[in-house]
Amino acid sequence: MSRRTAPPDPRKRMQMADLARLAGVSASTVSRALAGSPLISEDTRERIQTLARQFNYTVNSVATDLRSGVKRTIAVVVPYEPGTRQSFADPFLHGMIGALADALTERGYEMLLSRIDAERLDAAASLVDGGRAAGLILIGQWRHHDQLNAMAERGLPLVVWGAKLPRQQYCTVGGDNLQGGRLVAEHLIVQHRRRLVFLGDTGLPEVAQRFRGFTAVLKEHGVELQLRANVPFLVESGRQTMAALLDEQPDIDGVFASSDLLAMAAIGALRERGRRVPEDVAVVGYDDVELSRHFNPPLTTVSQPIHEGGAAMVEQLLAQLAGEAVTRARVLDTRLVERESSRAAGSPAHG
Amino acid sequence: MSRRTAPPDPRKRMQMADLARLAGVSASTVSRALAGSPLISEDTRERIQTLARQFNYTVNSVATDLRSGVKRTIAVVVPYEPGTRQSFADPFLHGMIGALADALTERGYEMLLSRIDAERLDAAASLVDGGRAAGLILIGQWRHHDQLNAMAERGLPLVVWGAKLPRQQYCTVGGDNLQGGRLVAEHLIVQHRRRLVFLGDTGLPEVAQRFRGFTAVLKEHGVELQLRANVPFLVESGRQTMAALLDEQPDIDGVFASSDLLAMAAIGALRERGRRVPEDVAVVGYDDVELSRHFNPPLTTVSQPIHEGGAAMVEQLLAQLAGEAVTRARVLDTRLVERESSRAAGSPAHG
DNA sequence: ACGCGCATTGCAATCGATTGCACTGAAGCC
DNA sequence: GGCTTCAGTGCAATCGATTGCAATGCGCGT
Repeated sequence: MSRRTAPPDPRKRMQMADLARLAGVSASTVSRALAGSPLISEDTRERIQTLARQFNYTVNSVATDLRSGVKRTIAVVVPYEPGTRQSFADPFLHGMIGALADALTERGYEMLLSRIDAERLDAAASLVDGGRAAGLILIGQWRHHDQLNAMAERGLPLVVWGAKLPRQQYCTVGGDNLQGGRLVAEHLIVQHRRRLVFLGDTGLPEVAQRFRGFTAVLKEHGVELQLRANVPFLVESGRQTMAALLDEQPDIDGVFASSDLLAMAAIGALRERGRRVPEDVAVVGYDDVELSRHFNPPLTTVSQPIHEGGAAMVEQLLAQLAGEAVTRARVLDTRLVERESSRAAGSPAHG
Repeated sequence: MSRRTAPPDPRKRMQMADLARLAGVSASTVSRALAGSPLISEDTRERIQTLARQFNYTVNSVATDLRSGVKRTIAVVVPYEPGTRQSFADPFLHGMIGALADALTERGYEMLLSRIDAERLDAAASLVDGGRAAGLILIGQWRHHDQLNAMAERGLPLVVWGAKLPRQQYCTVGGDNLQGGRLVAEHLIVQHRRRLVFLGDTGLPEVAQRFRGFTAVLKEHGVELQLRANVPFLVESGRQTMAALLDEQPDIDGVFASSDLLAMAAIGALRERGRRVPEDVAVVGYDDVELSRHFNPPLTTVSQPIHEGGAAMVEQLLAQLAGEAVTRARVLDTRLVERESSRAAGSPAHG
């Protein structure tokens, strides 16, 4: 099994000692040559690097990391609610993952992507405890404020995409949900919509904040919210819920959905019931996923600064790894993107 | 709580030796106890495992992997065309990534997600050469058949999502693109569409095969393809190209887009020009991404078996890692999902 | 010719775990 | 009682790299 003298077995991956033998030097020299150490003569370095290239040799970064104690891998964790693995379907998530991938690559980190049961966030912690990742980026805080606090308190490098909450020990980055909710309300009011519905799961902190901002503005304007439905982020339930709402309250003229996905589902349900969007019902989404501008009708939505957010999360995490104190929360500006799905109602006579 | 020796520094992560000291045994014993070796007495094992749980200790899997030589990480690589990082925007990709995440998790593997320049696929190879991953899953073969062949020939564990090609040394898993193209053509012909357009980049093997299947059937039926546009998988260019095609050939009545994303963009462009879908122009997409059934109009499309595909890719890769011979290609059945976007034209008198 | 300094290179310890082998003590056997 | 056996545990080598320190060789000053 262990035959050392034989010519490099092409099935076994080459290692530094093999390359050293080929070059007629010691492994130390190879190590230094490949690392570009000034201790090595120009000649030797050149020769060794060429050899390495020739044989497709790459230093084993697992060994390197073990020795140096430095880890260049960050775990990005997407929790899913047990029962539905669907959470992964939201395009917003993918935008975020893409942004994180970019930000991490730019800084020379690898990204370990992991889906875990939201009820067992500690499974994510063991990625760090087990040395596989240097730190954790969680997308969405879900209902697990306390678990997250506990993780942060025991010193786990951690950044969460989500809402800023009271008594929060961990670091969050997120859009300004309150502001987002307000923007939507103001917009719908300007569009003379008065019989409004909110679609979303207010059990989630981010959605709850959007809801609060939304209703606060409504109250300021003396408009009353007609209905509020608690639906998970799933397309199917969005569709069904919207249909059910229409039965209950047929004269709805405005919908605020807490995600673009939900908004699209709602539009589908509305059309099935013969409602025109935006003429009869204005629909506003949240996230500004790429597809929303190509949807039919193009979707009015609240844009979350995904790229800025991804970069900010990485930045915060690296700061923690560098030993800096944990920043509690970073709240990013959001803005309303007005498109067709919420243009002013065609005939005011109708309302 | 009994800790008599030097209190473990909370800043440094605990390691096996520390736990051994706490338990008053050697590291060997701890190692065996945690691994559940039968060499260790029930008593000791119990005691050590409890201790480990108490201190949040998880064995350092980097060290374990180094020692054992076994790697439990697979790199999933999403190449992007240099210039546009956009490739990541395609929802099909996310479906695939989700499916892979599931399949890998199920088998106890971690997933390293990496976006790399499609021109430099060897950068992906170094993930394996460098020991960071046991094998490579590439999503999309792009224009790099030869590079992939070279990688496979030097024994790199590799599976690619893509088309089956001649002279192929590497393993692919993919939908039956030829069949998919045929299905679309047959469908459009049944719908009495005759002035057809193909939208897609035939420089990509998969798209080329869809195109071949499509045109083969058209020829069988004596229908001639009106136009064919080479557009990348980007939404923006899809929109623009569609608009340009309309200028050139205003009486188009059917579009086959090589991805759902492209189809959605095309529908947007058609509507802007006052064409109704499906009444004036039928549009068919490819992939059956989740959103396509909620699009307006719901999109007729070719369904690719994403979950089966993801599982098959993982299976093939693990087989290679287990030393089995490389299977050349696995082609999965596709099927047409008929929805609104391609219903028969309203007035046959028109055609 | 000797010694010093500088430019290179090699030796060996180290990172955190695993594991073959040796060792210990007690029980079992005749 | 002496010897084997076996359960339970520890020692030390090992995985593949990195790095402080020692060693080598060469040039050169005097």
